[in-house]
Amino acid sequence: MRIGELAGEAGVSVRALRYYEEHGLLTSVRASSGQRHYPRGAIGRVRLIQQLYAAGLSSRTIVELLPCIEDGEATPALLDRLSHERDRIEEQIDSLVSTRDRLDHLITTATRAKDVGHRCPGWVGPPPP
Amino acid sequence: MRIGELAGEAGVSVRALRYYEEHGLLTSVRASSGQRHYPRGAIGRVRLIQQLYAAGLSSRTIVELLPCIEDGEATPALLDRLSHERDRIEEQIDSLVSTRDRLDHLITTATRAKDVGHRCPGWVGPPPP
DNA sequence: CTAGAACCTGACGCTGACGTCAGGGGCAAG
DNA sequence: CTTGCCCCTGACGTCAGCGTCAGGTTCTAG
Repeated sequence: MRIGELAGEAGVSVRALRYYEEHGLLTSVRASSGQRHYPRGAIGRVRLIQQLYAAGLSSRTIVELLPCIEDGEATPALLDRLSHERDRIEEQIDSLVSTRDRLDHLITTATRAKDVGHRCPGWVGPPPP
Repeated sequence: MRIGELAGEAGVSVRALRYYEEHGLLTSVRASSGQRHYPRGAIGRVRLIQQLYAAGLSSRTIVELLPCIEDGEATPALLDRLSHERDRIEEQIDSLVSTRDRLDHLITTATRAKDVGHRCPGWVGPPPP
């Protein structure tokens, strides 16, 4: 498949795919005309890249870990980095969960306050005029 | 307290605090000399800002939601945005959990493969030479 | 009183993951 | 053949959240 189709299938821009290649995240076979061609499997690879980006990994980190992830080429050092990133993600999850809970509490509290027409005790701020 | 102390207590840089003020996230009382002074409560506010940044909110979004979050000034529109952000965070959590699980699976699999000295069936990639 | 730390206001720099524009080639349909 | 769409390579633009430097003022310890 050519770059436009891959972009459509994977849900990213053509520019992004060229950027990935430029940074060693993705390879392509070039036709004599210079056009890039990709195998079907590239779709999954691009989705994986997106998933790792979404988890806060940089392209430099991803390019180091991808051979380990896709081909199972796991040196001890790579495994170490991998589990390091895993731990980072876990911390991030915990942080997000606590933020979500805080927002949840806020939303239910504010909604109740609005419905019942009073302010929840414990709230900070000046009293209403 | 002055800006340096607040920065230390909240774990951010002085520059960051000035940036927050510049963007309406944080206010200060100015001495006649121009120096900023903050109440104790500013520490919690800065930590909250950091938490929201970590959850992927932009400063523009934060500045809109902060009055609602800190003072309970919740208009229906603000409550709507708030729960919208909450949902976004929840999606982000789900995505991170699936990424973490994928890495977990990878790590245990690769570790076992290394220990036992074989490749896990189902792996993709060329056979070893 | 004085040295040095802390503070001030601009204002430019940086980084990453692309967006976008310019200028030009390739390829199937009518 | 040519129209129109897709593709190519540079190369500059963008945006957020600060870092950093310059040049000057203020506070505090001794």
